[in-house]
Amino acid sequence: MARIAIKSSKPAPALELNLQAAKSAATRARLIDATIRCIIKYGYSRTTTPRVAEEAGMSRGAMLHHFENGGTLMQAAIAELHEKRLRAFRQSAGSSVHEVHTLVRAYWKQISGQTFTAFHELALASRTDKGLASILVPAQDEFRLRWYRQAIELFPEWQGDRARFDLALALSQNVLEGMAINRLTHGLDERMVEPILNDLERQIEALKPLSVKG
Amino acid sequence: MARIAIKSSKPAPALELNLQAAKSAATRARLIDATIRCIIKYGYSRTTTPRVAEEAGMSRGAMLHHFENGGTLMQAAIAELHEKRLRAFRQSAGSSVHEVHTLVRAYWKQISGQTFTAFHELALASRTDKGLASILVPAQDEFRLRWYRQAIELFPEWQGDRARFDLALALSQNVLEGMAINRLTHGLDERMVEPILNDLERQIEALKPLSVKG
DNA sequence: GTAAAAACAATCATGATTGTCTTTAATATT
DNA sequence: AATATTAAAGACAATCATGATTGTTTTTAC
Repeated sequence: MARIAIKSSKPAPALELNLQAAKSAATRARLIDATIRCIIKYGYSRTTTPRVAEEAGMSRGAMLHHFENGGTLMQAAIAELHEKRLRAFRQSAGSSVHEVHTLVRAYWKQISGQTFTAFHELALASRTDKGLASILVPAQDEFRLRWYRQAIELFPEWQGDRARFDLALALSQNVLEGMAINRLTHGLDERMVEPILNDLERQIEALKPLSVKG
Repeated sequence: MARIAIKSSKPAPALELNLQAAKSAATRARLIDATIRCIIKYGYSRTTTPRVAEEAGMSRGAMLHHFENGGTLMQAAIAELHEKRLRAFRQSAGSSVHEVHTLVRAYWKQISGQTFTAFHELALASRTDKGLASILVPAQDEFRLRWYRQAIELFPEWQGDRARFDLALALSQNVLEGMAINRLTHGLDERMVEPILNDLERQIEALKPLSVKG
């Protein structure tokens, strides 16, 4: 796929009651899903327009009818990926369970899925691709912000000691994402997953203020 | 750069006392360094043979005289990168200081350098590139094995409780690499680095057997 | 001092990817 | 039913990376 061009967002087309365009939306969704699957299968750099078209089971001409160019499609795929992440996150955090154990396992499960794989492919590619970074970084920032806010809501009594609260969050993020990425790159001993998760949980509990621990 | 072909290693050429070949070795080294710089600057997938030649300040023809094709050069670059990592590691671990604090900082400093950046570029690319994986994975395995052995040498008294020893190592690896990768991908709050490092150190100390702690 | 070998440079043909443009089929509106 | 609009497919030229080939210069060896 071509490097994503940095361009000003085009003005939204006139809002019209397009009834038959629903079918078009389905085709667009198929293309977006195919793009995400390609990122997972082939990696970002080998996610090319012919490959995506083939994965979606349609011609490249049809594909370019729905997305003016490869960059636009990638942009849409990133938006969808971001929505996926947010949905999974809401599902994890919104289950009305505030136990550390449950939350850690939920986030670990989420981060072990292919959506995270795709996101990391994009994140690393964006290190050397400014155009990609310009559309990925806002999504990353929003996700982290929501993560942080959700954590505050889940542990309101912890807010007195913000330093230890932030440490618990940062520790969780780095340990879990570190494991997930090491798993992607042949670097994780699966036998250590359980011990590490258990240790992280104990660690978080230990960081809680005394008033919350009981 | 082309995807790396999986082929049997060619038989070593007759060992001759080639005195003037030292110059050739210098040129090869220049090309290998240029390759590594390109991986860092442009990422693995955009490290192409013209770019490497330009970075090395020589023609592509000259480059292909020293390395029969792009894959061979990449292979040599990976070997050099691996050596670099091992050298830095020996320097970190061999300083006759067995304090957790010193060792954590040394590994963090090492992993914060560009050599690790290049290695992670390769590691993630190898997820979807079997040819690359076939030459990268052995290097990764060897590094981890040496890491483990070195750790055993540094803490001989800890070997009674192998489970907690392994946990301390795995924890260190995942936290530090997680931070390093998050830093690469716009995901690390630099203000949290010190607190996390300090916490990791305390964590390791807490995992030591009582007989060693004092 | 000449011959051989190596270092280096330049060009060529091939294959892949990209975006644009044209053509055909399907569908909706009048 | 006729026509206009959209979906879909295919053809096209431009760009780029690759490996191979050929030619030129420098260095080493005899």
